[in-house]
Amino acid sequence: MARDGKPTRDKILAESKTLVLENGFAGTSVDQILERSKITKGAFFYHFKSKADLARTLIEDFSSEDLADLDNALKETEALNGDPLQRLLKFIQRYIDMMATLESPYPGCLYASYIYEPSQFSDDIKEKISSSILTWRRELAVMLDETQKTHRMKIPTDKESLADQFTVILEGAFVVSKALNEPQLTAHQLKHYKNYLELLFEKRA
Amino acid sequence: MARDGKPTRDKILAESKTLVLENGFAGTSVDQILERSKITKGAFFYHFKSKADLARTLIEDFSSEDLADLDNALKETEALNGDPLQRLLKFIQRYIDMMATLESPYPGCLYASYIYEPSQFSDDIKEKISSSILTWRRELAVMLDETQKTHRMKIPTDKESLADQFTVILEGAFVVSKALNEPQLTAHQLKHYKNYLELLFEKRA
DNA sequence: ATTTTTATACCAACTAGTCTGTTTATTTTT
DNA sequence: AAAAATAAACAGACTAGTTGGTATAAAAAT
Repeated sequence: MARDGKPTRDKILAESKTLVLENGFAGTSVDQILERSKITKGAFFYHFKSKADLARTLIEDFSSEDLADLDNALKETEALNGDPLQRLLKFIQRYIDMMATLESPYPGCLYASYIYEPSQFSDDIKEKISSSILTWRRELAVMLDETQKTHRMKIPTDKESLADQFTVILEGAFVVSKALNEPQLTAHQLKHYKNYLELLFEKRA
Repeated sequence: MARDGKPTRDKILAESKTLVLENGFAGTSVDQILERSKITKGAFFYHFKSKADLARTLIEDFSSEDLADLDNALKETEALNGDPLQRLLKFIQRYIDMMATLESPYPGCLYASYIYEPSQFSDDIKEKISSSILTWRRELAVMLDETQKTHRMKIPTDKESLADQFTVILEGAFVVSKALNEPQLTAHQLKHYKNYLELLFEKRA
């Protein structure tokens, strides 16, 4: 047996993520990561073959957590209620509650961070981001589709675009919340999305 | 007198803005700017005393254009119609139309670009960003206030938060539109905001 | 009208320092 | 023994910014 490198690796990843959200990826140096992680250069390059390798790992881990959380949210609300509209609203409320507990603005989304310096990243990284966003679109579109079977839309709208609005509002709210230093803004913005869906779908079929 | 430096300065600013949206600010080197602008280092540092000076100029120019466009939009829709709700909807439609003409995703918002590498910028730059966003909040809140006088809200909501949603959706849509490479996404997302307002406000007082 | 002056605009080469990544030898942990 | 980490030196490319000098164009002086 040998000693366990996981704590070191995890520490590097956690500190790197924070630093990237503070400085951008190009604006974050390996030396800064070493300083914050309290490790040495040898340890860093033992765990990651390059800074680009770190970038890939960071986005893969972020995406995994993001999609795992989506899965949890879907399971938590699944068949909880016979009415698909109520399920949808409960799903959104879950994220409102999550965001309402924040005492400082959400540190930011790595997807957006990477999207705002696209030339720094390889195509497979960009595909990971788009495929994650498309998973959200797909899952929410399914819920909207179910809802539409029993609740007529007062204004006909494209379901995928309506599904995207969840992601759009989250991403936009992270930016504005950080810019204004208003932690509660994200929860309030998601509440508008919930309002919109309540108004858009008629109460009964 | 001597030769005119304005074309050179403008070229630097235009190419820099593009590069910053492609690479981030820290990810953009002065040498890259020189290459794209086809000028030399001497010329660059003649016009800008530092790279930070360029950052400040970029955001000031961007903010000026942004707020000037807001002003135009307000004037174009001003008293065009007696009904403040119709004016509000027209205002939003103007931005939908603007975004609908894009053939590739909007290159991105400098506010968001800067917000995602906050440590790179001084406090006065961050204040410029927040004050620009707050101007949008204020102006839209006035329109919402006017609207509320004659149209009851079906779900009571905070006007400033409802005003913020315009900026939130724009910022979020820029991110998602770029990530998915879907130019039309931004227009579609703004349409949802318009739908929301139409559903939220009752047709008459 | 032609020369001289002046301020601006710009260039090319250079400096001092930072960047990622490598190497090598040693030490700690399981 | 094997894996995980330290420590420190190093390379080569790239970084922001500086320097001394030159080109340009218009105004001032002749």
